[in-house]
Amino acid sequence: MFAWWCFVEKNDFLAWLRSIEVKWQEKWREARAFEPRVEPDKPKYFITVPYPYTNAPLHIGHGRTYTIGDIVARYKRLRGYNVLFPMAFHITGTPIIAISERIARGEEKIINRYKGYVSVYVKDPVEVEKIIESFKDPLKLATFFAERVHLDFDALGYSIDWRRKFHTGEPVYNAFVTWQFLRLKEKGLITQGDHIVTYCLLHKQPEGEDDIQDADVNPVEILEFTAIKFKLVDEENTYLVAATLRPETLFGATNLWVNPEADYVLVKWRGEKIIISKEALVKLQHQHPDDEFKVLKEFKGRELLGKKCISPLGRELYVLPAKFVDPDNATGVVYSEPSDAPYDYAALMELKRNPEQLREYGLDPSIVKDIEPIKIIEVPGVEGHHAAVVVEQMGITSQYDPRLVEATKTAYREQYYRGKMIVDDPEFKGLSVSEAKEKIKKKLISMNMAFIFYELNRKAFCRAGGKIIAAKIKGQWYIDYSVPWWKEKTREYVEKELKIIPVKYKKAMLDAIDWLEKRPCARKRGLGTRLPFDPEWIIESLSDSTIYMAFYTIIHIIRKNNIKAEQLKPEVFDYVFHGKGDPKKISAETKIPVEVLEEMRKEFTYWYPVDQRHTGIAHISNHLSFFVFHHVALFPPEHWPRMISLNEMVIREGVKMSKSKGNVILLRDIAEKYSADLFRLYAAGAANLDTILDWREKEVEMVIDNLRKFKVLAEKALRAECKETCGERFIDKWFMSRFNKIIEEATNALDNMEIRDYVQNAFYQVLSIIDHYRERTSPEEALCMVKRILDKWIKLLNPVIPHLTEEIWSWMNGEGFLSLNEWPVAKKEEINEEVEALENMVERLVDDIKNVLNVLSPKPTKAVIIVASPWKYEVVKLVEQGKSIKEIIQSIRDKHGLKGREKEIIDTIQQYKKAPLKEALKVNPTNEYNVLVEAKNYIEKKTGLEITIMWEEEARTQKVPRAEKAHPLKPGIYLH
RNA sequence: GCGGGGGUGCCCGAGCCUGGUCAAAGGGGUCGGGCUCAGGACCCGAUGGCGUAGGCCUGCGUGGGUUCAAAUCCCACCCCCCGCACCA
Repeated sequence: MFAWWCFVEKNDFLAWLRSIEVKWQEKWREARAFEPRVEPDKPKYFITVPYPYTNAPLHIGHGRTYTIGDIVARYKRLRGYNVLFPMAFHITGTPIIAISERIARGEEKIINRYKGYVSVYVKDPVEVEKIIESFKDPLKLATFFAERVHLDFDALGYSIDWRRKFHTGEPVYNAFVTWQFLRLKEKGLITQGDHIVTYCLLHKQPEGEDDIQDADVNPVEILEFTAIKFKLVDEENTYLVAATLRPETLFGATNLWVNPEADYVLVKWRGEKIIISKEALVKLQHQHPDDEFKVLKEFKGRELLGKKCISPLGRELYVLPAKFVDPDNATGVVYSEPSDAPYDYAALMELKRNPEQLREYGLDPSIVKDIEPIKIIEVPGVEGHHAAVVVEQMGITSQYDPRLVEATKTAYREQYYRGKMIVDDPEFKGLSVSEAKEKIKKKLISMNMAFIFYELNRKAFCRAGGKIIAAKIKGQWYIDYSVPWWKEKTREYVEKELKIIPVKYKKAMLDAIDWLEKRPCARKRGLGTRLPFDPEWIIESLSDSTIYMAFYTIIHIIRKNNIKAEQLKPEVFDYVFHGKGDPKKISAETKIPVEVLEEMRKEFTYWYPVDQRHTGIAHISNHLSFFVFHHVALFPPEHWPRMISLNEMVIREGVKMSKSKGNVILLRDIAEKYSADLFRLYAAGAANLDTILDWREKEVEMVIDNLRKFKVLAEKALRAECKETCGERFIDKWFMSRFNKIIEEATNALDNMEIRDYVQNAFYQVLSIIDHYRERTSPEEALCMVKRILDKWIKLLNPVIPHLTEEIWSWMNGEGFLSLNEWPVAKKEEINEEVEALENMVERLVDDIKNVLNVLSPKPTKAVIIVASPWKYEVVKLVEQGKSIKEIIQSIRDKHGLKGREKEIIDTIQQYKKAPLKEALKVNPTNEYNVLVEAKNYIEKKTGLEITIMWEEEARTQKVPRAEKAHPLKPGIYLH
């Protein structure tokens, strides 16, 4: 019953939190609190987080990133910066279109998924149906989710300037991207060429992951086979083409395999006749779209059996049957290398065991007798033929055994990384397998004995069932990130100037920049902007999102003045971003008033560059690299981005969130079931930026309790009746010292993007010093202390829990929005190292007493605490000054009349050297005595002993044992 | 493979860059206590081992090394995670 009651109480609190969150969000919106104007005298801070792709609701993983962005925005605002934190929506690319088409096609699975997504926001099922229906228009789908995500962001309290929102399908945005691509082209950064892609035979167009069945879970890769030509002995200019991923094994080829039941073709191509499978021909044609292929003959594989071929190395090989050969994989012909390839070994052995099989095909069984594996690769630790070893170890006897896949994997891996070629050919002898592979491939191709054949790593079909193959498309447009001046400039900037947090990702960023080469930047499908110089193509989604932060600075002006896309000619952007051209002339051409042009220019030059871009680590090798690259290409150095900050992803209860697992927590759930401040506090405080955040319900519950504790504390503190002259005891000073230090630490943490540290300090540490203070004093006094610091405390917490602190600020009758107030400054004069040292001493003392109490029996009931004689403090100081033992003894003895007690001086020195309590240097002995007197009740409470406090000299005269064990900041204790 | 990150106490997780004050923060869990309530709120304590005086021993993936001193620096090994492209 109580459990139930508590549960309700917790939910009530959350409901209350949500209610004040909505209230403050409305107030901020009404007051346009986060819509900054250009204020030339005020320092600006321009922070951006990448706009979301709006094909589905966002989840807490996204929320983590945006929340961190907002915390920084709010912090900088409190620090007196004019902060611009804008947001827009990304709809460019194929996924939205793909979804739209699948809905239109009536695909049950996707419709249900989207019904689920829509019902997150729309409760009425009839309405949901209507909306799903509207999704047949991709733009409707995109804008639906864009609008919802906007609401979700508001519900999390993000301090976004929404006047500047747009989506990437808008004509005005297209005009901006058009400008960008024209200028990139002029700079020679855009090239055209051939490209191998996944291609759909049904739709006769390239189709990527979004269009291929299960490609999201089981990715489709394009593999590069080496297709090697084996000349048929009895035929003129005719080759059997065997494809392999391991051309170096050609040295050990013993025969060729074809599938007797499969269809093969004899094709005239490039003046030669080649034999490949029927399926392979289609692929080859698509990989050489300009070539002519003439099919001379079609026949079954069995017709090839028993024929002899000559390998490029000159060896004569028989063509033999093997049913494991898949005609729909590469050329449908393979050569056999039974020494290293488990499949080949298994098939060969099977054939040797059942030579009658050969008779079926009219072959003489004796031909297999002579075929033996040829060892060409030596792998340390492997005796004999590697394939034989593996196959026999696993007890595989048939070429159909599925374990051969695994066997192949292990054998190949070992060969590839550890294997050495032991062939006779001096050119290859001794090479590692990986070296030999590349070398022979090149050689064979240059000899015209081989060509590259592209094949997929698995069978793949488009969502409509069309077969996917690897094909070459011509005239693909690229952005060429390998252009030397561009790469060098970008690299240098990133290396020397760009700040990257956490720093450990700088290397990753530099590597990505080095590694980037040509990247296809347009496709024939999808939403987005057309390439201005080749409008058949649509600019691909990552390429149109590299410098759009510049667009934030002017979009609201474009809207305010109702400027149309047609007016946004490239010259407009040249002027706004570069000050190039004559505004009057541009105005005349575009009908955009000169003042508006100038306003845009002013806005851009005020806000640019981007001071900070914050996003997920996953973006380093693509978006973030492009972001820097494009700025370097299109803007002068003073407008290049200043800082990139990154955070890791979010998982839930130790496992990745995914649609299929159904364990995704959406941002909408935060707004409806949890609370914005709760999420913010948790997301920011539970893990460092570079650590994966594990959302654990149990811990979230704890955070709820802590938030509630905070709220109750504030409430009670404000109601508390306190004397103005709140005490100046040691413990009060201690509290203020700690609190001021926390302000300093929290500030430092935020300045260094150590968000978790900030939360730990500003929230948890403060709660913990309040607890300690309460224990040392009383609940009432603790409340008064909270009252004293409350306004600073809520300011400190405002960036992370803006709603609750805003609410408390209103209870305090604070003026204006707390969110627009000032960041608290630590009072240096209240930081008191001596007092902190003394409090540490008290804590240590309590620990020590308990420790001793632990060992003693029978249990004592009283304790004497003995404060070291003041001369011992002097000893400590002299030791620190580096005085010799002799000197110290002399001066202390003379000064304090300790003749005959030199041994004690030495003990003191030794004790200090053994365990130097440097804090003792900051402490006045009288204060040590006094603080103990002040803490007497506390110590009694903690230890359950009756406490007496004495100076060492007094204890000595009273013959209290162990009195001489008192040392500075380590009082002697005697329990009895 | 190439490139990057990481392995810490029952669990999660800080610390490691800038060696000592680290048996190692903070959570969680467990056990015990308090709160005029047989409370999954809150507060306090215990939670590697040993110990009749505040101490000792073991310990931060494994094995070596540097050092007066190593979770922290160096080397080797084992294991885990991520990216490798045209996909947002």
